[in-house]
Amino acid sequence: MSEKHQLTLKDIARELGLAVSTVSRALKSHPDISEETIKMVKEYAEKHHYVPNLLAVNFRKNKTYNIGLIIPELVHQFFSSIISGVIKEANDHGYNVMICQSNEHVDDEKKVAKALLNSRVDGVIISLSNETEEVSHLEEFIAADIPVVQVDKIIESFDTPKVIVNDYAGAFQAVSHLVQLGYRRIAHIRGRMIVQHSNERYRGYAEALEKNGIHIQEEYIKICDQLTEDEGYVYAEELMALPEPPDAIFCVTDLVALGVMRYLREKGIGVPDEVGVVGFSNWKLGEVVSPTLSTVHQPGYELGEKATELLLAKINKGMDSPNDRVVLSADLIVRESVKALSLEK
Amino acid sequence: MSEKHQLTLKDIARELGLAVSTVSRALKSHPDISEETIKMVKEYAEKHHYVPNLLAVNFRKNKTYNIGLIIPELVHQFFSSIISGVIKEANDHGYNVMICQSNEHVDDEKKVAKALLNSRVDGVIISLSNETEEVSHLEEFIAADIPVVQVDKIIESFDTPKVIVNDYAGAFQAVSHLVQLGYRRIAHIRGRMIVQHSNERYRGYAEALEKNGIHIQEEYIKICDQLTEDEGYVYAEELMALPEPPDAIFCVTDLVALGVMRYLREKGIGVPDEVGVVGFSNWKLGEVVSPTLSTVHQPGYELGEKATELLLAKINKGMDSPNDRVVLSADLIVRESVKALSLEK
DNA sequence: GTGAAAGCGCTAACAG
DNA sequence: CTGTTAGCGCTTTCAC
Repeated sequence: MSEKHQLTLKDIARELGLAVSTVSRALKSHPDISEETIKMVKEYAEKHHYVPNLLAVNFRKNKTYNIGLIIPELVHQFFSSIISGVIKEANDHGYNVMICQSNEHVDDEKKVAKALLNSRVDGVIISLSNETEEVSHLEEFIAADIPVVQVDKIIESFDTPKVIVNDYAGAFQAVSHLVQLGYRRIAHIRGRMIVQHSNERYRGYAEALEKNGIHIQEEYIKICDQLTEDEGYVYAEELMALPEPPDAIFCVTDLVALGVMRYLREKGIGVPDEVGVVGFSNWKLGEVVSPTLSTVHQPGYELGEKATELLLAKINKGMDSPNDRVVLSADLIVRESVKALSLEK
Repeated sequence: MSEKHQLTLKDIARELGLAVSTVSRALKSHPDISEETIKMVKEYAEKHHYVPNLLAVNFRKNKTYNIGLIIPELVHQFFSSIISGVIKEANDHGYNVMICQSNEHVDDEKKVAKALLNSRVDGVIISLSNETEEVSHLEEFIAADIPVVQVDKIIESFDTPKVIVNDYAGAFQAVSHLVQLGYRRIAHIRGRMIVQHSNERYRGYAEALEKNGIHIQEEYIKICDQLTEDEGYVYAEELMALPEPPDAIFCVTDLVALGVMRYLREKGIGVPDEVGVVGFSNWKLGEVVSPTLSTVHQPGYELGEKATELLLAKINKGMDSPNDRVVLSADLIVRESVKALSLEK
C-alpha cells in the first residue's frame, strides 16, 4: 500500500535508458531536448505519478518558498482577513505562509522574527505590534537580503514597501455623510494620540467638520485607551451628560460603537433618530446588532493580497527594486444606525 | 552589509583545521567528540553566528518540518482559535504550519489536500468541510505514510486520531441549568439533521429535559438550515406565536441566539425575565450584546493544541502507533441572558 | 541532443 | 576521538 520509495529522476532515467540530466531537462521542456524525448519522459512521469522532491529542489535553489507573516493576533477578524489574502496570493504563486503572532508585544515580535530568520524564509510581511517603536530586529532581514513588506501597522521611517489603509479618507467620508444627513453636533471617541490610525481618523473627522463650517468642540472629543466596549459605554454616558449633548457619535472602532449603542439603548435614547452612530472596521458584530451599525470598511483581504504581491515582486526582482507604497481606500457602509434627519429643527 | 555567503560547516572545519563531520558532531555534543573540541567548535560557531542551513538539514533528513492544517474558513473565531493552538504547539516543537482553507467545499478540500501531498508535509490536521462525506482524498496521505489527525468536524469511520468537543455534555449542561433556574417550557432551535454536532446538541437538550421529567414538545423544536442571525429571528417569531410560547430558547449557535434576542427585544419581550436565551460556541459577539449572552464555550485553542500533540506523536512514533480519540468538554458560561426565576408562577 | 560529473550543506556509516 | 567517504535528489556547467 505505502509507496516506500518515491519515484526519482534517477528511476526514470534508468527505466528509459537516459541520463538523469536529460530527464530533468525534458520535464522542463528544455529547448535542447528533442520533441520525442520530451514526450516520452513526460508520459512516463505522468503515468507513474512522478512528483519532484521539493526538499531537494528547494535545497538546490536555496529557496524555501516560504514567506513569514507576523501579525499581532490571529483571533481577530481584521487580521484573519489579512491572513486569508496573504495565503491566497502566496499559494497562487507556489509559496507557503508561516504565520506568527506577536500578541501585540515587541518581545514576542523579536522572538518570532528571529525564528523566521533562522528558518530562512524568502520574505516577510509584518503588521507591527502596538508596542513596536524601532525595527532593529527587522533590519536583520534586510541585512540578510530577505525582503520585508509592512502592512497596516507600519513605521514610516523603515524603508520597505508598505500597504496601508486610508484612515483619513474613511473617517472624512463617514463624518461628511453624517453632516449631509443633517447631524450637526458630532462627537468623536478617538484612540490614543500615539497611534497613527487614531490620529488619521481624527484628522478625517476634524477636516470633514471644518469643510462643512462646523466648529470642533473640545468637549465632543473623548480619548479611548483600550478600545473596549465598556469604554464606549462610559464615554457615551459622559457625552450625553453634556449641557448640549451630541446628536451623533463617530467611534474609532466598532467595539467602542457597540458600547455607545448599549448605553443609548439602556437610556432609551433612539438610534438613529436622536443620536446617529458610526463605527470603524466593519466587524461582523455590526451586522448582527440592532440597529445594525454603520461603519467604515477596512479591506483586510485586499491588504493581504497586495502586500504579498509586493513581497513576491521584491523576492523575484531583487532587493534594490523600488519600495512601493500602496494606499487602499476604506469606505463607509451605511446601515441602520444613521438616517437622514427631517429638516425641522 | 549583506552577508552573501552564509557560514557553513565546511567553513568552520577549514578555519579550525577539523573535518566537516567532526564539526557537525561537535555542534550536537556527540559523546565521541572530546570536550575541548566541542568547546572550541561551539565557541567559534557562536562567535561567527553560525546557523545551520535548514534547507540542507531537512533535505538530508527527508523531513519538511511542515504540517498542513485544513480548515473550512480562516475568518471565523472558532477556527482562528484552533489555528492559534496548532501554531503554538507546532512551533514549540520546531514545526511550521501550512494553513489551507476548504471554504466548506469538498472540491477545494481535495485541491488543497493534493497540494499538501505534493509539498511533502510531515503530517496533516483537518477539520472537514460540511460537504465532505467520503475521505478518499485523505486516504492518500495514509498511503504515503503521512499521518492525519481529525479535529472537530470528523468522520468516525476514517481511522485516525480524533479530537472533538463533547457537544452532548455541553448542551446537557446548558439545558439542565435552565431547568434549575426555573425555566420549564424550553425550546430548541437546532441545526440540520445530517450534522453530527447538531444531533449531539439536540441529544443533550432532549436528555436534560427527560432527566428532569419534562416532556419534549414537538412544536418547541425548530430546525435551522444556514445558522444565520435571520433564521434565529424568524424562528423566535414562530416560537413566540405558539399558543403556549416557550419561556427559554436554547440555540444551536450564538449567531442564531442573537437573532432570537433581536426579535425578543423588538417585541418588548424581556430577556432573561420572560424568556431565557442560551447560545453555543462562545463567540466574542455574545460578550458585547446586551443582555450578554449565556453560551457553551467550545475550546478551540485546546482542540488545536491537542490535535497537534497527537499528530506530532504519530509523526515521531510511526504510523502504526495507536489512534487516540480525545474528547474535550464544552462548558456553560453563564451571562445575563438567563436568571433564576422567582418561584411564583 | 544527450551524457558525465560536480556540487549544494549536511549526516552517518565506516575506518582508522 | 577524529577523518574519510558516500550520498540524499536535483540542477547545471561542460564535454562529446
